[in-house]
Amino acid sequence: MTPTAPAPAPVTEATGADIRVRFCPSPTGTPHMGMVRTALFNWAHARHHGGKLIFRIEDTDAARDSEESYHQLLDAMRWLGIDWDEGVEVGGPHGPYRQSQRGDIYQDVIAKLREGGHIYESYSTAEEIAERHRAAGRDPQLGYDGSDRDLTEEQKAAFRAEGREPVWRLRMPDEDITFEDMVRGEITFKAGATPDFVVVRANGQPLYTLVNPVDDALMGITHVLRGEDLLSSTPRQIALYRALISVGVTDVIPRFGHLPYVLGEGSKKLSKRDPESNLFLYREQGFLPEGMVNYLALLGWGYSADQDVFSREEMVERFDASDVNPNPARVDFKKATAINADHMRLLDPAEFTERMVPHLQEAGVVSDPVTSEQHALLVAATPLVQPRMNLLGEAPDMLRFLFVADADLVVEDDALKKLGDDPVAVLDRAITEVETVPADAFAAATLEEVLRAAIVEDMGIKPRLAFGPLRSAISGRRISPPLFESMELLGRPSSLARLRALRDRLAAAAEA
RNA sequence: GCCCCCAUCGUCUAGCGGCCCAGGACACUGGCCUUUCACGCCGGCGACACGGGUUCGAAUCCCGUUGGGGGUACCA
Repeated sequence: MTPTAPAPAPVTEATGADIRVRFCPSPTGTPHMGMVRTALFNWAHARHHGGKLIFRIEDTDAARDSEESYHQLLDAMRWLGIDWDEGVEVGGPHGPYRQSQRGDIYQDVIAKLREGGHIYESYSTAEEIAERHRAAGRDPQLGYDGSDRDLTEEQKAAFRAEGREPVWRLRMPDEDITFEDMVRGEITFKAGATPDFVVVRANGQPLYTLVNPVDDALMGITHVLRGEDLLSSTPRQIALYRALISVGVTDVIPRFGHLPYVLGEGSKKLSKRDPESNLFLYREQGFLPEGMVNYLALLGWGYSADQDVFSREEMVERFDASDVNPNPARVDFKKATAINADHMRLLDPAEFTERMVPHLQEAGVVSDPVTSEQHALLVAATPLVQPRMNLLGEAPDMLRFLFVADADLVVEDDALKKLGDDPVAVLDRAITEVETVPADAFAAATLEEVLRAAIVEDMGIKPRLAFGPLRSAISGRRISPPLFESMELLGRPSSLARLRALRDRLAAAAEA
């Protein structure tokens, strides 16, 4: 029953196509930035090396896990274009890929560890442990003291007679544990700093501490890239791996790499409740998956010293875990938006049009499905808005005026301010001029030429004040796509109707 | 308490001993362009936490201090 001598620790030498990484979230809550960043880096690592990404679900905590959360995880992965080779939904040779369905497998491994003497039953309560530390003059906050390590059968029977059910703990080796972290280099944990930890609950159910390394071992995972929060559990996992090797469950230890924390704008760790941590909020605001992936990659990694806008393919081409920065990254919504804006400009115009549609439908600007007239208008309007939007969510405000009936156009208060000394005269003149433009010549260039000559040159009104009232009349807003192009899209009858409507309204207001 | 990680402009970072009195991006800011708003272009502000070493030479290596963060659960 004595533990086996410290096993040598053969670390994986897998390279290239033999590399197997995994993403193994717990389905609790909405996907957040740190989690998704971890998925992305694992994916990039697999794709860069031509290896495999395994997607496993760690749903061992029935109280917190939810099916809804599971589906959100799938949604997030698919939206971002992070595909996996084995795992939930797609299957594979090491399934099932949901831990809630792997109970028998764990019991089998637990039996082997028990027979090998690597885990032992422990009856101490937290209070008893603290009390023993106090009695010995040690800090009561110290962890488990190992006092159940060598219980005799009589002692165990006595505890059971008291009605106590034991948990099972792993025997930690009494030596320093060193490993080469892929992002941080060599890390050593001192002997004795990590107490024997619980791997099986008193009710017989295995804990994350057991199940996570066991599945990694069984699934042949060669590289573990995960959050820094798991750094200090690495010595425990290495110890467990050694035990698994000695009982023949696996034969190598994976390499580990710990990704930096993702912090909120304050400085505090990004909690699941912070809006900026919620991936779907970015999507709702109109982030492109391309922009999101790019920004996520920047949370700890960089493409090059002087280029931070890049494609998914470029990331795969260059990604290397050893280039990941070890210090924590803060989420910066403005920077994320700026990165997204660049991807908006990079999009093929036809594609840009399609990407706007869901946001326009959501806001009720266009119908679902989009009519062919609406679609034609969107296609024509795309070049006007593509260079001036940062987020797809800006589309409704930008384009609404093109889709409402003239009578329903709302001229915002803001658009009624700063219109110059005599906006009625400006509108009157504009109406007169537009009326002279024949329907078949109703194009942006002509409109600009005619209106500029009349209002700017003839009336002597500065361009800003000459076109401001027209913009308000046409779009109902102070800020809009370019005026003449907008008029062209709207057409002659609508343009005139809107100019007249605002003219009449302002004239009436002046009377009163 | 103990263990572990981290430390360059406000933020993300480049830098892995001389190319750096520190480069890029976002933000901020001055200007140009301009029918609004954007885009684009030109310019500005702005950092090696501190103290010791090592070295001909340190942002880069070592030690300490300080400051952040995490772990120390029958959560994951």
